[in-house]
Amino acid sequence: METIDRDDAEHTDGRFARGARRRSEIIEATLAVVTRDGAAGVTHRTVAKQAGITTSLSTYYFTTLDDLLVAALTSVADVYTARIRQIIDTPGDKLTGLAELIAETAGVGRERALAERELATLAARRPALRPVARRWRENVAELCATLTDDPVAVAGVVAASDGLCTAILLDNGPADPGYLRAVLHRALHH
Amino acid sequence: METIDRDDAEHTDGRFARGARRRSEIIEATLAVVTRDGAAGVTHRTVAKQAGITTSLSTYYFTTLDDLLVAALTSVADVYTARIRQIIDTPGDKLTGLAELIAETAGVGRERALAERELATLAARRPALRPVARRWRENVAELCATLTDDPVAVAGVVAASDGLCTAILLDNGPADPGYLRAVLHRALHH
DNA sequence: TCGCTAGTTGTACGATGGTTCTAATTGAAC
DNA sequence: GTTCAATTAGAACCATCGTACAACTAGCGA
Repeated sequence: METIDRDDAEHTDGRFARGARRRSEIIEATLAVVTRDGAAGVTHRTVAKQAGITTSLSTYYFTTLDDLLVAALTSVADVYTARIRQIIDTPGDKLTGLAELIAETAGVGRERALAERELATLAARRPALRPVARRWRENVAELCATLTDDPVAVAGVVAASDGLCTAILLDNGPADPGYLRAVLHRALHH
Repeated sequence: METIDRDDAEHTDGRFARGARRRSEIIEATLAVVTRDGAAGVTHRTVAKQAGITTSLSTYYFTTLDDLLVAALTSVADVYTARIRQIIDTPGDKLTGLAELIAETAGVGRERALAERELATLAARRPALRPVARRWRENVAELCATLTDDPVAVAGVVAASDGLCTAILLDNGPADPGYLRAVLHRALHH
């Protein structure tokens, strides 16, 4: 997505730009592998095959497997961050927006959410990754802060959002945004 | 913990009893490995080394790695089930009991909770494991059902319990049972 | 005592994976 | 055009892993 630290948007194509594109292609392929086979299925070889490149090219861009997983987790967290920020910045019922975002977990967003969760579990063992994994919660908290002043209420909604996602992933059924909103609303207002 | 389906508590020692003991020793070793290196670190060899036995003995009791992981997840879920059931059956403030159980996640129970979470993530990709992974939520729901009739409130507390555990694991700091109880209490009562 | 089976060991085969290395190719700068 | 670093390909090394297998030990029932 972004250019590497090499130069500043001087070349839109060419060596450096292609390198940056490759990099994001590899991250995308990594997420596809995580989606299909889980984090355990991520190897330089499987990622390379998924991306249609050679194995050594994967190691060229991400020296160690860990580098690759960290980059993938960061990337997926960025997507969620953007979604939440969009809800915050959009006028209207923010709670409904949050409920719909959570409901997405059951549909199109299921695989992404699964990948995100799988990678977040990895984060528990890597202190360097914790801030990234925490971002989702902090963003939800920020959203809640626009709706109430009660810190306990904020904590409750953040925890409930997380738990609802888990429930949806485990139940594997369709999620009713209206119901989700009701639970969140109840957690928010006394 | 239990005897295998062979015979019924006829021998407290000897071949069969020792076999059952070995089995639970191996499961214990598996959880220790998950705690130390994560679920990805679980191999027949690492588990065997942790248990102080030979590799082939691990495969003797658990033919495939999957069998081993399933057994380990089931075992850890059993512990939590027992804890919750104890809270339900104990007279007194059940919400405080639940809050204290959650707070444990930050202390002595941290590694166990981490292992449980790691294994639960695995469950998302193995339908056969989902019922086991769901038990925790069902038990919390059962506990809540003794406190309220509102299904939305129950869903809120269950989700909040789960989310609070996640938060504690991520924040890696001490958890205040009183604060946890306040969040749960707020989720429960309107 | 003796056969049987659970428990146990050591070893090995085939496969996979992380990582490294070398050589080729290509685009950018001059 | 020449030079140089970024990029790509191909192969290989070495470790580990899942699993299988044959042999050996010892408790259990008769």
